[in-house]
Amino acid sequence: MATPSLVRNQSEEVKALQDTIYVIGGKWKLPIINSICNGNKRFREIERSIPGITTRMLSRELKEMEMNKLIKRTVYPDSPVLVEYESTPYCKTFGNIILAMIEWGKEHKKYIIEQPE
Amino acid sequence: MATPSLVRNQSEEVKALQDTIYVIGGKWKLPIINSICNGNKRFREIERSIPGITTRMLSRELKEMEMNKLIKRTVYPDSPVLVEYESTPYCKTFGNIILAMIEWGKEHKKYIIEQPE
DNA sequence: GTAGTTGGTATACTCTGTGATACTGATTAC
DNA sequence: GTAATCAGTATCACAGAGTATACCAACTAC
Repeated sequence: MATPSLVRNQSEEVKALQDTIYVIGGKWKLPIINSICNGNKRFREIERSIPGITTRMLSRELKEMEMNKLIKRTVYPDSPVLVEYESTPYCKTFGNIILAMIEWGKEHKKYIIEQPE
Repeated sequence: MATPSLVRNQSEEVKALQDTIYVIGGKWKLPIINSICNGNKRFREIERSIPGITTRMLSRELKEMEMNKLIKRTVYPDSPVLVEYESTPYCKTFGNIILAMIEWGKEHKKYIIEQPE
C-alpha cells in the first residue's frame, strides 16, 4: 500500500497546473494577450503588432482563447463586416500570475547567467 | 510613429514570461517537481511515481531541470552507485507561482464548465 | 547459473505545434 | 478594369516533443 494520506490530491493539483500552462502556454498566447491589452482590437492590427506571427497561428490561438473565455470576439455585420477582439475581465484574473512569472523569468535569467560553474 | 511611451518594455516582459513557461512547460516538468517535492529521490522511484512517463523523458527532463538549477543530482559512488535527486531552494522560489497556477486552473475549470452558453 | 534492480542510453517511430505560402469573398479605392 | 484591405481558411512541410522498445554495465539475491 502506498501512503495515500501523505499524497494529498497532488494528481488533481498537477492537472490544474497543467491546465493553466495549457491555457497560456505555447509561443503566442502571451504576446497576443499583451497586444490586445495594449489596445489592439482588429485582426490585422493584432497581427501587425506581433512580429513573426502568421495569420494561421493568430487565427488558431484567438479561437482557442475565445473558447477559454480569455478574449471576446464581436462581429459587427455592417457594410464591411467588422470584427473586434477584447480581453475579458476574466483574462485579468491571472494578472498576478503573469506578473509573478515575469518576475521569476527575470530572476531566473540572472540566476542562470551569474552562476556559470 | 507608433506610440513608444505607452508600450513600456512589454517585449522584455513577454520574453521573461516565455522563459518561465519554457522552464516549467511541457508535459512532465510539473509532475516531476511534484514527485520530488513529495519525497521521491531515486530515478526509478520517481519514474514509478509518475504514471505514463518513460525513462527517456524522465532522463531528459531531469537533465534540463538540473541545468536550470531546479533540482540537484548527487552521485554516491559507493559499491552500488547511488543517485539522488532533490529539489533546490531555488525550485521553491516559484512555489507561489505554482500555487497561484493551481488555484487558477481549478477556477478556470469551474468557469468553463459552469458557463456552457 | 538465472532473474531482478539500479541509472540510465540508443534507436526508431508518431504526433503535435509551428511555419510558409497561397488563396477566398466581400468591400473600397483608383 | 486593377489593386488593396479585411478576416480569415487551405495545404503542405518540418522540427521538436513525446512514445515504444530494447539494451547496457554493475550489482544483489537465489
